[in-house]
Amino acid sequence: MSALKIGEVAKRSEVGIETIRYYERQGLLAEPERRPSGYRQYDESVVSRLQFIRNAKELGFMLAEIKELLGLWFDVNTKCVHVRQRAEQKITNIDDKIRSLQKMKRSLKKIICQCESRDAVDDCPLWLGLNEPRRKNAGD
Amino acid sequence: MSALKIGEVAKRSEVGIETIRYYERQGLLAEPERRPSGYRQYDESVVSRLQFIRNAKELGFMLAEIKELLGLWFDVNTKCVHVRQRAEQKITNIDDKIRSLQKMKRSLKKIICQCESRDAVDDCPLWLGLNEPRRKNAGD
DNA sequence: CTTGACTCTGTGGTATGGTACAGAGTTTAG
DNA sequence: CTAAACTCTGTACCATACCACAGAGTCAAG
Repeated sequence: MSALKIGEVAKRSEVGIETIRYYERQGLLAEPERRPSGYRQYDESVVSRLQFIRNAKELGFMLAEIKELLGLWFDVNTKCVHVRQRAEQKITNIDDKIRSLQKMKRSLKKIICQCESRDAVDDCPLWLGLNEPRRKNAGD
Repeated sequence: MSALKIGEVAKRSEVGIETIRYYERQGLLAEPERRPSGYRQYDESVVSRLQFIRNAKELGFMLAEIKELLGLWFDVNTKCVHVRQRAEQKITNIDDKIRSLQKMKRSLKKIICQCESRDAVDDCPLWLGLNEPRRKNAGD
C-alpha cells in the first residue's frame, strides 16, 4: 500500500517537511492527492524523486535545472528526441564544469610544487590560467 | 604608473563597482589606499585578483572558499606547510566534485541510451544510481 | 473523548552574492 | 568656475534555497 503522509516522506527521503512543500511550490514535485482534511497523500515514488533531487543538488545543479532534468522523464513518453537533446546539452555542461575543475586542480598542484621547491611564491604568476584576462566563451 | 580609481578597475576586470566594494567588505580584497577625498586608489594587481575571483566563482566556489584560496598566496610567504595542506584539501574537494559530476554524466548517458532503444522510459529505474537511497558518505 | 502528535496555510527570517538607489562630496575637462 | 562624471557611505532590495513559527485544524491511541 502507498499512502504516505508528508512526515513519512520526509523521514524516508531525509528531506525536511518544509522543504518538500517548498519543492511543491517550485514545481519540482507535483501537487499530491489530498485527504478531505487537506492532508497531502503521497505514494512511494515521491521518495525516489526526492532522493534524485538531493543527489542532483549535491552535484551543484540548481533547483531550476533539476526541475528540467526531472522533466526529461515525463517528456520522454511524448517526444523522445527532445529529451535526448536536453540530456546531451546537460552532458556538455557537465563536461565544461569538469574541465574547469581540472584546470583549477592543476593550478593548485602547481602552487604545491612551488611551495616545495622554493619556500615562497612572490613571483607566482597568479596560478597560471586561473587569472586569465577573460575567456571569450560565455554561455552556460 | 598605477593609481586606478574604482571605475577603471571595474572596467578592466569586468566586475561591477558595487561588487568590488562588496568584495572588500567580505574581505576578498584588501582595503585600498585612499586619496584625501576618500576615493579608493588601486594598483593593477587588483585586476588580476578580481579575474581570479571571477574564474573561481564560475567553477562553483563560494566567496568564502575563494577567500581561502586567495589566502594561500599570502600565507605562502609565512607558513608554507599550512598552505600545502590547504591546497591539498582543496584538491580532494575538487576531485569529489569531479567524481560526482562524472556519475551524473553516466546517468544522463544511460537515459539517452534508453531513449534510443525503446522510445519510452516508463519503467526507467530512475536513472540508476542517481536515486540511490542515500550514500552514507557525508562530509564536504 | 481526550490528548499529543501531526498537518495545514501563511508569513517572516536566514545566508549567500550581489544590485540599486539616495544624497552628499570630488574630480576634471572646457 | 561650472557642469558633467565620478565616488563616497549607507540602506534597501533581488533571487535562490531553504527553515521557523503562529494559529488553526486533524488524526490516532488509549
